[in-house]
Order: sequence, then C-alpha cells, then structure tokens
Amino acid sequence: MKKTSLSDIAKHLGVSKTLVSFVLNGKGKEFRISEDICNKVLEVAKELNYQPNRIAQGLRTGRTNTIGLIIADIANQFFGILGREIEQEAARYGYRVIFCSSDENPEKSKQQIAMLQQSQVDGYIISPPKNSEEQIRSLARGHVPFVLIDRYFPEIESNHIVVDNFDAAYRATNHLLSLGRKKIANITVNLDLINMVQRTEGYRQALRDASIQVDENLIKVLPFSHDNKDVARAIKELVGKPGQKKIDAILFSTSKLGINGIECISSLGLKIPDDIAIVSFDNPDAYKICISPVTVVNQPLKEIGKTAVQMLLNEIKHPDVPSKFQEVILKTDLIIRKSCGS
Amino acid sequence: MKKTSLSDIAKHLGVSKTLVSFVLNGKGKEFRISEDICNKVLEVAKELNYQPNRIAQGLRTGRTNTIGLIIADIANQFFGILGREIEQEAARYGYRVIFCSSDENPEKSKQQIAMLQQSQVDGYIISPPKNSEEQIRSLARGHVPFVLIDRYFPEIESNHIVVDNFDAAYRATNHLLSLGRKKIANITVNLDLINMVQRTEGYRQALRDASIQVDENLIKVLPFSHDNKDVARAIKELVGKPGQKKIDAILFSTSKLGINGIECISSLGLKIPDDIAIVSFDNPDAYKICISPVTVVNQPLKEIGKTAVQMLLNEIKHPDVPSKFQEVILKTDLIIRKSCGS
DNA sequence: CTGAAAGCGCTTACAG
DNA sequence: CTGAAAGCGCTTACAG
Repeated sequence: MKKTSLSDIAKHLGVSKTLVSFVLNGKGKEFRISEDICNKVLEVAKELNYQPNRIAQGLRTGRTNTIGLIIADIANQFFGILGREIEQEAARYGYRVIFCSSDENPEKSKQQIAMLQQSQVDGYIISPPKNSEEQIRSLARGHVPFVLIDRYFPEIESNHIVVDNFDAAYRATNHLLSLGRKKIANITVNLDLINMVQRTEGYRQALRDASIQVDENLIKVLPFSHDNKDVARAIKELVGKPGQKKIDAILFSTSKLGINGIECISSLGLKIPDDIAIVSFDNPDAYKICISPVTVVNQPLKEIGKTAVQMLLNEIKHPDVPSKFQEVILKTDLIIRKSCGS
Repeated sequence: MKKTSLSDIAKHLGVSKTLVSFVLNGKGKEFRISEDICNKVLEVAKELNYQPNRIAQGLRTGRTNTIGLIIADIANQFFGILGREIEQEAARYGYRVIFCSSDENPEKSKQQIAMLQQSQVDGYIISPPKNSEEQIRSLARGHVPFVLIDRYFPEIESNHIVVDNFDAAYRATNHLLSLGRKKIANITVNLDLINMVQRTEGYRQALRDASIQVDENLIKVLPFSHDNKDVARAIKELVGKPGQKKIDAILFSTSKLGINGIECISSLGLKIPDDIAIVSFDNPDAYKICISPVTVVNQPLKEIGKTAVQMLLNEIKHPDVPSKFQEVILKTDLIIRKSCGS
C-alpha cells in the first residue's frame, strides 16, 4: 500500500514529473499540453488513487494552506460553534485548520503558537488570553498574518473582529431598567480583557443615563478561572440576608458565570425573574431550557467566523500590501426570553 | 524576519548541518560531540530563535507527529470537551491535532479523511457518521493507524473506545422503574449506529426484566438531522391528549434530543418530574440548571480521550506488530438529579 | 509543447 | 568525533 507519487504517474505514462504536475494543478491549458495527455494523466492519477503530498507542496512553495486557530475555551459552546464556523469557511477556500484551546492560559497559548509556527501555518486566528500581549506583539513584528477574535489589546495594532460590547451591555442593562429593575448587579471576570471592560462600561453608562448612581459593590469581578463556589460567594454577597433585597437583577458578562450563577440562585431558593431578573452574554443551549429561559446578548457567530477567515486569507494572499490593520465591530442582538419578567 | 534554518546555525558556527541536527535532537551525547560545541549550538539556536520546520522533518522522516481528529458534531458539548481531552493528551506526547467536525455527514467526513491523508497525519481518531463504513474500511485496508470513538461498525474490525451503552440504558431505565414509572418512552435517532441501537436494546431489556411489555409505539426514532419541531411532534404523539397520561417517563438517547425535548415539554405546560420523569444520555451544562435538573448517564470523557490517544500512539509506534484490534468498553455513571422525582 | 535540474529544510546512512 | 551527500515529494524557472 505504498502511496503513489507524482513520479509514479510519470513513469507509468513515460512522461516527466513536470508535465504531470502541470496537469494535476490544472495548468494543462496554460502550458498547452495536448488534451489527450491531460486525460491520460488524470485517468492514471485516479486509477492509482493519487493524493498529493501537501507537506511536500508546503515545503516547496512555502505555503501550507493551513491556518492555526487558538480559541480560549472549547468547553464553552460559544467557542465550539465559532470554531466550526471558522473551519467550514476555511474549507470553502481549501484551507485546513489546526485547532487549539488555550483554556485562557497564556503559557498554553504561547506553546501553541510555537507549535503552529513550526507547523508552518500560513496565518493565525486567535482569541488571546490575558497576559499574552507579548505573543501577539511578536506575531505582529514577524509580519505574520493574524486576526484576533472576541478580544484584542488596544495598545497593539491588530486585525480584529469583535462585537460592540459596550453597546450590547448598555442595551441589556437598559432592558432591565425599562422593566423597572433598579438595583442591578454585574458579575464579570478579571477586567484585564477589553471585551470584559467594555461590557462593564456599557452597564455603568446605562445606569448613569438613567440617573442611577453606580454602586461599585454591585460589580463583582471574579478571577478568570473561577468555579461555581466563587460565583456562589459573589451572589450571596450581592443578595445579602434573606429579605434584604439588596439587588433585583444581575447582568452576567459571560455564560459560564451565568450558568453557575443560575444554579446558585436556584439553590438559594430565589425565583427568577420574581426575585432576581437576569440577562447574560452568549446564548448556550442551557439558557433555552433553564428554570426561566434566559434573556441573552446573542453574538453573530457565523459572521464572526466568516469575517475572520476572509480577513485572514486576504492578508495571506496580499502579503506585499503595507499592513493596514482592520477592525470590524459587529452588532449583537438581545433575545428576550422570560428571565426578566415583563 | 527570515526564519532561521539549521544551516543558518551551522554557518554561524562554521560546523556542519549534521552536527547541528544531532545536537538539537538531543543526540549530542550519543555521537560524542564535545560539550563545548553542544552548548554553543544550543546558544546560537536560542539566540536566532530557531524553530524547526516540522514540515521538512515530516517530509524527510515520513512522520508528522500529527493526528487527525474527526468528531461528529462540535456544537455538542460532549464532543467539544472530548476534543479538548484528546488534544491535551496528544500534546503530552508531542503530537498535534488537526480537528474536524463532520456534523454527522458522511460526505463531509470523506472529504476530511482525504484532506487529513494529504496532510500526512500519522493516525486518525474518528467518531464515524452513519454510512461511512467504506471510508473506515479503506483506512483499515491501507493499514493506517486509526481508532474509533463513541461508535463503531460491528462488521468492520477496528480499534475502538466506547461506553457500555446497553448497560447504561438498562440502568437508566431501571432507575425510572424503581421510582414507580411504568409507561416509559424512549426517544432516539436513526438506529443505524451501534451506540444508539444498544441504548434502545438496554431500555427494552430493562422493561422485559421488569415484566413490562415493550410498546413499540413508545419508541420514537427521529432522523439524525432532526430539529426541535421533529422532537416536539414526537413528544406530542407520546403524550397524547391532555389528561390521557399515555406516558410517565422518557429516556432520551442523546442530549440534543433531551434539550429540545425539555423545551417542548415545558411549552406544553407539563411538569418535570410530576407529569413526566426524564433521564438523558450525556451531561451538558444545560441539564444542571434546567427547570428540573436532569438525571443523566455521564460518560467518562477524560478516560475516553486518554485511552484513544494512547491506543493510537501505540499503534503508530509499532506499525510492525500484526494488527490485533482492540476494543475498550468503559463504564458510565448515573448522576441522579431531580428530573425523576423520588 | 515537454523535460532535466535545482531546491524547499530537514535527517541519516556512509565515510573518514 | 565530524562532514559531504543523498533524498523525502513536490514546484518552477530555464532551456530547447
């Protein structure tokens, strides 16, 4: 079961590898190779089940038609689906995807970038974890095509596709306000990442615009690697003693927080939305069937994935163009379900 | 920003590529290269930020240290997490993973296998969609290392890691019986895949062992690419007219079915577990926070992933050993929550 | 219109 | 102990 190579086909027909290569790459016409020979080559290639060795091609041409994808956390459905969109879009253009999950760990993403670099990927799509600035800078310095998704570092010039997190949080908070909620908390993670900062900023601005003073005690910032105990502690602090009614709504900045949060709220015997109204970023399945289906900020995953791939391929194909970085900011939509009452 | 190659280092030091290659591959000792030179090589490699070109290595050695992974559906958290476990375990042994989602589509998986083959992966981990028998056979014929996960084809000899689906469904059904449920339905997908067949078989056997006649009308088999409307229709049929009480429990054979099912049950105004008790395969976040947290058959994802990688690497490293196929059947555990009452 | 030859960046017998 | 050379499977100027 030896694999067949170009020269196997060439020998088989008594022609040169050059010719076979031309034909198989669709350049038969261009080099005016007789149709007869073309057909024979194609036939033999099929017969011997020829599969081009992409690795040899890559070594020779310097392009591997592979892109490296580093997402932040595959256990998060948001990134799972985003990964699939990216893989599908890439496949449409004949590109393969090497897929990594950094689990929000900069050490890991560093190793993964090195690995992808050694694999000679043509470009990168990355949702960088915090403290990975230096890695991204080094990509930029090397003039390697890359695009960032979900977050970026404002101090580093880069291509990136993000959503308007400020606007999304603003509208989500406004939705709560419009339903009469006044004591709205925000649970978020480490404010080292721009997307998280902007979400909390949008929340703040909405309160201000409604002439409600922002109470910093109602903003809970958890470590990135929180578990449900951390979330439970935060919620208990926010809720206060029974009957105290310190808050009447929560904006969760991620679905991981929200899922853990809802679990905790239920176990505390509190009712959604009666006691506490809820809005969360992202739209996992969990929110559709939970106690009180959750009103969410839905991100356009398909569009993020498509745009990221197209932007990257454009960069890969025109390396000459002096790098002008592009920023794409997509809109989110608020899907209203039952978790805020009415 | 030209990448540095072996010969750059060699020139820099006035030695041969051979020597540099030996040192960098940790064979300095073996070839008794003076420690002095070794250190210098290492130093210069670091200084020039040398990154070995894995593609060139691959072409030369015939091994790419890459494994191809085709999972059935990345939008399913089960496979997302399984993918991560596999990637992590592979990384421990210095292997990269090229990640694909076939979306249960045999056309897609066929293309993906061809793509992975062209990328010269050293082996495959696949959860094959139905109607992909020929693809798997062709791998087997080519003596390509591969292991199947989650399902396999009984008529094709293969390495595979699965769970004891019969036992799992048997125990799940028994759990429902032990709580006094008598009219237990099973919602599943196309019975073309062994894992699904075994789940329904386990369900049947549990009923028989409890001297309950299996009512084929209570087994709903949906197409693989079902949406929530299909699930809703099935449930309406099962439930019958209001007050009819045709069933008092459902075993869902997949979490996709279960998530859609619960959404539908709620919208019908039925209560879980009072009107209908529920057990489902798989353990997505959704089940933890839903209306009535769902009792589930939990699969040992970490173990499946680890075992799959180790079995594959073993195969890759000993291609000489006459291929004796291995079967690993892992146990599941039943996580009891509130969806079955008590 | 077609072929011989160089070379991508490695590894590895072989020779000394 | 170290180096020159071949070769993995391709592509692509170059020559005719």
